[in-house]
Amino acid sequence: MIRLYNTLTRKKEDFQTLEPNLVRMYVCGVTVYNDAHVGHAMSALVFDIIRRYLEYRGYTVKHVMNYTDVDDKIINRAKQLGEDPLKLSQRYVEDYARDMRDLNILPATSYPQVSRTMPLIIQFIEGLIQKEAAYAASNGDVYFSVTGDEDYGKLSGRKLDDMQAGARIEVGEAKAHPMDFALWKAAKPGEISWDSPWGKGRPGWHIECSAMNLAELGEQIDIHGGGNDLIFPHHENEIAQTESYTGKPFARYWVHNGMLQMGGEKMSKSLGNMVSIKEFLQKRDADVMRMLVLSSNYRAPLIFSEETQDAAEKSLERLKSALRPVSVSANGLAAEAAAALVSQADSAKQSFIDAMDDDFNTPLALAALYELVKTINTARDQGATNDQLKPAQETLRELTGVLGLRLQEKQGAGGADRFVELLVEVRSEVRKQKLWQLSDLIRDKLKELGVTIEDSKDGTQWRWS
RNA sequence: GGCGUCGUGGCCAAGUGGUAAGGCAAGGGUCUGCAAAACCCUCAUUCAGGGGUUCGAAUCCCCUCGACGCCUCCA
Repeated sequence: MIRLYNTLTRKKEDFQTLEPNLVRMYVCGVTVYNDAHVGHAMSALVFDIIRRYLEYRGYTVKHVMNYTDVDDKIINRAKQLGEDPLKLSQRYVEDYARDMRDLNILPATSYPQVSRTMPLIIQFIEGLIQKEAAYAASNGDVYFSVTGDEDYGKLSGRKLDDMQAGARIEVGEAKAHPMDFALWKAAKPGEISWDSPWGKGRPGWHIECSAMNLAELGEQIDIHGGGNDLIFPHHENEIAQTESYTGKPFARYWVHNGMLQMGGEKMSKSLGNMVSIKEFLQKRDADVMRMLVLSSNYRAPLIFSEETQDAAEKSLERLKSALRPVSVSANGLAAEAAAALVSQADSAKQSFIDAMDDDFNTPLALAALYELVKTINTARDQGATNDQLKPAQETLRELTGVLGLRLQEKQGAGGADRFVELLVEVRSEVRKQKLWQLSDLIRDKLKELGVTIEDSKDGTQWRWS
């Protein structure tokens, strides 16, 4: 039984889907007006890992991720660049998709966009007005009425009375209650807008997700995810809208990832302390980012530093070490030891599943994998043949694959391998003649060129590093 | 000011009542011409601090200190 932490109840709960074997999962995506950063990568990776694991456990996952392509920031940026806002956002939609692909994140089932959901959004707002959960104001805006929603605040644990509305928010003259939020914003002159019963305008931030959810997944969903900075007001307001509209509980499980931290602060567009996904991938492999995310609980803040990145890289090397073949002179394990290897692989797999079942406890799951690594490496040291090692290695491949790790050995530039082979061969001759200085020189120089050489009794192995 | 999450060895981190997993780093060893890799051994009487509950607490309660997030756009 899978258990997962539900922000709504602040408890771990047994995972039970609305429909057997089907998971409806909606994850709040990004506002597309700039390069995505590693914080976005963290969130995307968390839900990619969850999705992969649910699929591994036999579920079909309908995974919806939206793009906010109509928004103040997009409009402002477009104005700066003298570009059409929808063209600008579309460019970044495609850019984001590339980033996701480069991070080895599985494509979502669908990617709704605000600009393409307009009729449904308007219909949704009309429905809310009919139910008197919302009202059209004199200025052309439409607001959701929080006072009419009895359990408003249940996700974030806030009470209307506690919230110091107006302290930092400009209370619009037209709002009946300071915490009422916009479903529809009247267009300012020259702004991109859509026709509506309330005049030209565009949707507020929260309504889009309610509408797209309804369109893509229906009135009720299993998992609603996003960064924990979205809990309030975004997700709180989504619940308010959708439940007022449908009269049914919206998402069964609210899942939120912790923030990625740079030097003690969260990374965000507004703080300007961000590292883009592209910048990251120029320096490190996609697996490194994923390993970083795996190394701590998804709900906890993730420290993004050179030190933690280095550690993640080392951890990957460790996993890879178990996947390497045996040396040529392996004598083979006794049947008993070979059987033990297989059973240890099985128990590692069970530990892995137990860990992941418990709210996707990836650090614990990794611990199970490290144990398997040690088992495999020990067997290799004791003379296991490749055939004997293979089942355990395949288990390791399977489980790291569930986490989305590729564990690829680095490749050399086209055709370079042949020349490395040649050098290694020559060096072996040199070593036979015990010309150690020369052979060490070759080893050092190759190291500088990214080739690691390892000598053993059975000869020399090399790889790109 | 309010709401929430959290504080475990040099670093990352698991552990929610039964006596501290794992990884990295470090030190020693096996192997090696030397390295590297792999393997073996060592590495927190202690879980921010102080009270309390309990036969027993890192785990529950209270207080203090500290960090972070949200309350305004944010993954």
